Amino acid sequence: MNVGEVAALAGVTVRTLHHYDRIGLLSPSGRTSTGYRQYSPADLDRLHQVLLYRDLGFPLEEVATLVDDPSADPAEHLRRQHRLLQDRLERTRAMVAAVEKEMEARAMGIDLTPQEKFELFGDWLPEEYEAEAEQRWGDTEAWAQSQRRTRAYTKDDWVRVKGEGEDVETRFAAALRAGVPADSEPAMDLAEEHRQQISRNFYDCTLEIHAGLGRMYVEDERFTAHYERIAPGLAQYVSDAIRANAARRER
Amino acid sequence: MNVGEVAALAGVTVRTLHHYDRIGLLSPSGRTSTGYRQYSPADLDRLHQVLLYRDLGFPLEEVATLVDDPSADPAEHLRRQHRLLQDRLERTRAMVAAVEKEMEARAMGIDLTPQEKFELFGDWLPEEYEAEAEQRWGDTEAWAQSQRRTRAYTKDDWVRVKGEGEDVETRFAAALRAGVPADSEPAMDLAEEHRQQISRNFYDCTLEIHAGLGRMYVEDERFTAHYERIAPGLAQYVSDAIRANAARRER
DNA sequence: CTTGACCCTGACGCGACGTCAGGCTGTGCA
DNA sequence: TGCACAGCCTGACGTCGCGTCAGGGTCAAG
Repeated sequence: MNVGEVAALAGVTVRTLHHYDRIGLLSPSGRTSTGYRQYSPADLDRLHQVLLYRDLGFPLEEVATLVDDPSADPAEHLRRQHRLLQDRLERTRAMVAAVEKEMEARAMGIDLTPQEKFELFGDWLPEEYEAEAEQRWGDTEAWAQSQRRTRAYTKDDWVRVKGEGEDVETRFAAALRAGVPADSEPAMDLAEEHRQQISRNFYDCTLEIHAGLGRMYVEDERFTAHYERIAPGLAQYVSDAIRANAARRER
Repeated sequence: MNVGEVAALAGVTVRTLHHYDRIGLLSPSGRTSTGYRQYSPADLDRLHQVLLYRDLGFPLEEVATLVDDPSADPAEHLRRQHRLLQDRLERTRAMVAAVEKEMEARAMGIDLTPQEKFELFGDWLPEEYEAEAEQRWGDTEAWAQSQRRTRAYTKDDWVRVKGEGEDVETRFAAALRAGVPADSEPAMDLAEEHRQQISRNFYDCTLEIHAGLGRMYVEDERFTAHYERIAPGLAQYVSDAIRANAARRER
């Protein structure tokens, strides 16, 4: 098949296919002697995958890594797509629910403040995280559990959870400023408290998972930035305390 | 509130707010003496609307017309948002169903051709139409009915529907080429058949609605292009035949 | 052998921001 | 009272995913 036919079949423009060819996302498996692009059924399959992941909001570069993932057979792709679509379904349902709540509030004469509206809508769970969270957490049970639990959270729950988190963070910062070593008892205890908190509020945070989180705090600049804003050196400090705590508990 | 706070609350970047200010989509209602942007609660409400419509896939220019729509009070906005979200829910559900069908097919050892996969996924109902269809058809009963009915269509149904449509179109083209006047009996009969077909397959197409469609065929370049590709002058011809048919039947 | 639909490769344009750069403002604390 | 540092300002250029010409070759039907 040549470009025009493929474009019509897939519902994209010829230019899009040219683009995918140029950036190496989807190069037709053949060319005619006169330079016409020739797409094979396998190419069409790949295009199908590409368009699906694209529609799910992934930038093309990530789409490439997803469809090229050597550890993913067709069945794995289907499972992943299914999961992503389910997530999207959930988020859309949540948005519908938010709009309905607003309608209800209006019907009852209650006037929500803009803040409440934003909170209802959950900008703390923005759409962009769809792709991101998937990549970060993948298909882990922890993520699924967290999704299930937080789904039921009310606004007050979130306020409480956030408060608890900030509490531990400020106490970490105080310890750091006081010169308490990261591998000392009190620092390790704080780390343990941090772990328990996550387990209570999100998912069973094992020592192993917690250690992973600790590493992430220094490796992922967004998390690092979060801690550094509270106190310089805090990301590394928390990370070290978590590692020390994991080492102590593992024995 | 100044930009940073608003950005944090709404989950967007400061740059985004600057952008919205520059393009006039959301200009803060005030500035401090030193030029700092000051956002009022009303501004936040507007931002909330903007972000919602943006998330629904509207380009910012259209978002502006939507939020500025003088005929839309808050309740109307909520209803519209609710509708759009429901549509999105439906489409996502359809995609989930498609993936599940693929999984089933695989489980049963059936290998779908790429064509079948694309058809399952319905590129004939692409995501982009979400915003477009809304604007075109708005909240009309016809559109709602069409949505409800076509939702249950199988692949075979679509093939049949498409075939019927093409049948009438080619007969229109033949009449045009044969020099049959657009306001003659046979042409009007074709128009009437066209109307019945829509009524059967999509929604109760009244004479009035049909007349509106006829106008659209010559006014909207995309529809015009569709007919012109079949035969030059066909858009105008079909439009005229529809108008003649409506005039005849109205008496 | 022409005509019109289809294909090719640049190359520029655009929407919705991201990302500096260079400079002013506001505030906690020494 | 001064200063450090976070936060705000306005350009201005960069990026992503294509849309849209421009200029030119190709293919099939009549």
